[in-house]
Amino acid sequence: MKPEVYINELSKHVGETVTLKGWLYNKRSSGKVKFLILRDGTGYLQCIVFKGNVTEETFELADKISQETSFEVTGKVKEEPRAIGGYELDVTDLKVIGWAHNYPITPKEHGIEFLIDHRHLWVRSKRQVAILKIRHRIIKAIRDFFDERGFTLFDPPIITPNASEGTSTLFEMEYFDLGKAYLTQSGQLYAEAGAMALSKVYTFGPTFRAEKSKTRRHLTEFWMVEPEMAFYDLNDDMDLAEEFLEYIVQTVLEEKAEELKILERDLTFLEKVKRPFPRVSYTEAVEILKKNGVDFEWGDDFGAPDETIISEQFDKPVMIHRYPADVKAFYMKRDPENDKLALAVDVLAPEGYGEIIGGSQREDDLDILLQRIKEHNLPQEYFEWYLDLRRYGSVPHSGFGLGLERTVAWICGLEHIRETIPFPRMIYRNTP
RNA sequence: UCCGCGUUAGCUCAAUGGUAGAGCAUUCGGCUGUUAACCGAAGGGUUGUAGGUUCGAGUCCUACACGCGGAGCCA
Repeated sequence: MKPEVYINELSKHVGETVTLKGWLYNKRSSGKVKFLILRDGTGYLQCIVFKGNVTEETFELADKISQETSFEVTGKVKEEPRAIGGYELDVTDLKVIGWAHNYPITPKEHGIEFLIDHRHLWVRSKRQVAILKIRHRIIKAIRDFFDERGFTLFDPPIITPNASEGTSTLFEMEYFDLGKAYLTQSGQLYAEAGAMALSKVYTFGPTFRAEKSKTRRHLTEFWMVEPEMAFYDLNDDMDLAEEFLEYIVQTVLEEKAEELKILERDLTFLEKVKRPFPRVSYTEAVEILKKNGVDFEWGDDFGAPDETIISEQFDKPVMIHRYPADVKAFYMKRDPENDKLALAVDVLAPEGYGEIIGGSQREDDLDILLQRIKEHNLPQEYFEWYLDLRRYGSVPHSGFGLGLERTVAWICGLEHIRETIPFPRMIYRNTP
């Protein structure tokens, strides 16, 4: 039943007669010759049906076969520079497996609403296939990077009893007799427990934010990878983030050139993603904004336009470190040289793609952490287990989180994050 | 939540307040090398919903629904 050969294996079968299976991507015809474009998930193949080379029934079938009809095709493989993919099939036989009548997504343009309504079919399109393959390669690069450096994958729970940073942005549910539970918005606190057991860990899974954010950079369900390392300070954390981004981008450039070409991605900025990246402090970043005519007050957090102005000053990802503690989370350690600053770092992607990494050195002192929890009005009883990490052999430690979909959007050069995940979940859409 | 724009054929879009059209898709016909092929023909409409102004509304007004873009917040 399974296909004898896939399109990406054809170079090994030139001159042979083979049978392939797939779907009709497009069709052109010129009287007594039909050009059927087969797609099978590995590539695209032009199948030539000459009237003289096949039976009357087969030629008639080639005339009737419609877009996205699944079929089996037999023919002789030949090299053909004029054809997509460089190979062509001289068809001798054709069998329809499942008809497709009036496939809604035509080869012409469509609006975004229509495409998202048909996301289950849209994923068959050439661009979407290319994006999904790059997403997969990025995920593999992420796992390879940590696995090769002695990290252990440490899976955090998806259902959690408490918020890591306030409850307004959480998806809530009833959890049997135990009251409310929530979908996780970060695995970080659990990763810290893992780092105390395994020294270097990473979590990688879906996270959820019920924020009413309606922008090209937000999903309510997205994937995040979060490494957490015992005995790392903020500088070690930044070194790792830098090496990590370079590895992901250079791996995709090497191995997914074909897909990037389908997306018509300009590679000049991606090729420059090599260490070292510029590192500027928050205070220096504020100076950059002021020099560019922005009315900005020290102590505020950067907005999207501010981030764009800062990242436009550089041609690589920028690391901004030491933010005002007031705009950052309770678990971040204060700078010993300036109590107003948190040992935090954000990494901004170039070309206006904004924040893709947020990280910090964590507060490792029990008494200070207790005080922060009080200052943020967080319920201490939910954090007792987390405080235990400081009661029993606390060590300096650091970590960061990388948003997978933002990274995919950046590397693929996409306008909107919704194309980076098979079925995007957004504030006004949870179907299909 | 706030600001702005939009909703017309299956899809993408036209249409000074005066007979709702085109391209693609579909169906039929033509073409032996097409590259979102091309050429010819046909079918296809409760103009988002509910009101209002007008001799006359796709077009103007009001409300609502849905969508898109942006802001805030964040990865």
